[in-house]
This record gives sequence, C-alpha cells and structure tokens, in this order.
Amino acid sequence: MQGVTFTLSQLGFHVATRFAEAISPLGLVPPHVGILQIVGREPGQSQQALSNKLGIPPNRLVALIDELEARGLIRRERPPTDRRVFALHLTDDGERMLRRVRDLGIEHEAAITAALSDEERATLAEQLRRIAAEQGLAPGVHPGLLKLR
Amino acid sequence: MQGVTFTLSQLGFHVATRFAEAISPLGLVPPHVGILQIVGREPGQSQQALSNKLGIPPNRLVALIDELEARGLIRRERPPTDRRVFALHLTDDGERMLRRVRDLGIEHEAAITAALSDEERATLAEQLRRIAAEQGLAPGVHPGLLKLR
DNA sequence: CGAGAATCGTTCCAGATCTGAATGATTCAT
DNA sequence: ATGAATCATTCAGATCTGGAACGATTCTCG
Repeated sequence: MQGVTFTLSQLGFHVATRFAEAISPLGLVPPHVGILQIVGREPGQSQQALSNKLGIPPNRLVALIDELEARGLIRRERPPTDRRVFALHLTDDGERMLRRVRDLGIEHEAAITAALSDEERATLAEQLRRIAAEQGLAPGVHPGLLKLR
Repeated sequence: MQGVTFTLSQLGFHVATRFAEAISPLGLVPPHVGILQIVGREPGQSQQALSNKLGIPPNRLVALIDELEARGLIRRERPPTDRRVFALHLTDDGERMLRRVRDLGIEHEAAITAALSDEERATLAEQLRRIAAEQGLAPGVHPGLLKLR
C-alpha cells in the first residue's frame, strides 16, 4: 500500500521522539546532545562553527550553550589570539555526560531494532547510509534537530 | 560509526522535508495531504475522527479544513441524524488533487530510493514495516505531521 | 418527559518559539 | 588608520502551540 518513504518518515519521527524521551531524565534536549557530541569530538570550536555543523542559527546556540554552561557541562574560553570568539570545551562533567548519552544511544539503538536479526540490522544500516549519502546528507548532521523537544 | 537510529531519524526528516517541498507548488502542506488521504479513503468522517487518526488536535483541524474548503477541495456536510458533527467529503476537485498528490508520492518514492535496486527496495520496505509494527506504529498515521511545514 | 452530562466544532488567550535586524566588541583589509 | 567584516548576543515583531472555555446539539437515565 504505502512505500518506503512514508514508513521512513514515520519511523524517523518515532525514533527521534523516543530518543528525546530517553535523554529527558538527564535534563537534556536533542540539540544539547548535538552540541556535546560535536564539541566532544573536536574541542575548541567557535559557536559559529557549531552553527554551521548543526544547522542551528547562532542566536539560538547562545541559549543552548548558556544552559550547558550553567550546568557545568561546557566551558566558554576566550582565546587570546581572537577575542571575539568563544572556544568551547567539555568540562569533566561534560565528558561524563557525553558518555552517559552515548550509552543511552546504544540502548536506544537496540530497542528500536529489536525486531531485526543481527544480519538484517547490518544490511539495513548499510542501505540507509547508502540512501543518505546519495541524497547528499552529511553523516552526523541532523537538519531537523530543532523541531524536536 | 553511528548506528541505524541516527540515520533513520536523519533520513526521516529529509524525506518529509522533500515531500513537503514537492507538494508546496500545489499549495498544500503535509497535514492537508493527510486529511485528503483519509477523507478520500473513507468519506463522511467527522473532524473528531480525523483528529484521532491523524493525531492533529481538533482546534487545529478547523483551520486546515477551512483552507481546503475555501479552495473547493473538501465539503462540510451536516448529517440530519446528528447536527453537531460535520461529515467530510472530497469534491471532484478534491479527488483530482488527491490523484495528483499520489502521483507526486510515487515520484518522490522513486527519487528517495534511487540508490537501491528493486530487490533492495522491497526488503527495505519490509524491514521498516516490521520495525514500525513492533514499535506499535499504526500504518498510515504520522504522529509528526504537524511539525512539518 | 426532562435535567444534567457528554460530544462536537469552534474560538480565545497566554505562553513558548522563531526570524530577522540591530548592537557592541573585536579583528581584518588595504 | 579607517572602514568593512566577523562573532556573540540581544531585542522586537510575528508565528505557532496547547489548553481552557463556549454554544449548539445529542445522549443518558431517572
């Protein structure tokens, strides 16, 4: 009756919603996680750089980073070389939080794909990645991050 | 690097966005399409029934149906048996519009799954449907319909 | 038959959210 | 050295959202 696309979009939303629920007890929303991930992978970035990579407008990043900073998960640092920007770093608490989030992600992954065998899971992952690549989606960038809460 | 879930959510959003773009020249947004589909499949439904099936709150349906009615695609009819409700029907223009939307959907489907062979497409569809069923998602109901514009 | 509860579509309003332009501090170009 | 550009931030207008409330109608059940 209906093809791949509808189910894809339906499942995508479901998955994102469930993940948002999973991290909610940590007091985080999906954009927070995106920030933690990217800063964790590549510390010292400016908010501008984050804005590009996450597709979140700079003025919204301000509030999100304010929150993470207030909770002691992230640190703003003025580099002496360019005092306009903030270099962002994870605090030790931030690193710990990122690990917890990743663990949740692994559980989440298992819960979502519970209906599949290991083999199926692998081919599914491969096919989805192939589609994503062909559609010009960069890995790690989630354009819809903002719409989820 | 990252598993199924992230790509799933990323692709789901992408697919939904592209579809929204595809129907935009028709002057429709995704919730409009949901309404046309359901009324087309089962005419005479009340707005309340639609609300349940689409997960759109009744007060928002009002505006959406107003728009479709103003464009002559849908018709509100007071059944003599219960004059509280509106029975919804597609007009002839509405039927035509629904056909156009379905054609667009087929094109869209092909564009999204261009990276896959016919076989792959079939197994992908089957696996996604299996996951959706296991996750308790009803076919044809898109809970995130509202977040897209 | 009749009074109160329930249903349906609709309106209204307060709060959240988004967008785009503007600001102040700093750095770059030339 | 002056004007343009960059970065983080703020601000204000517009939009969106969700919940409560409303009027009309129908149902329940004594």
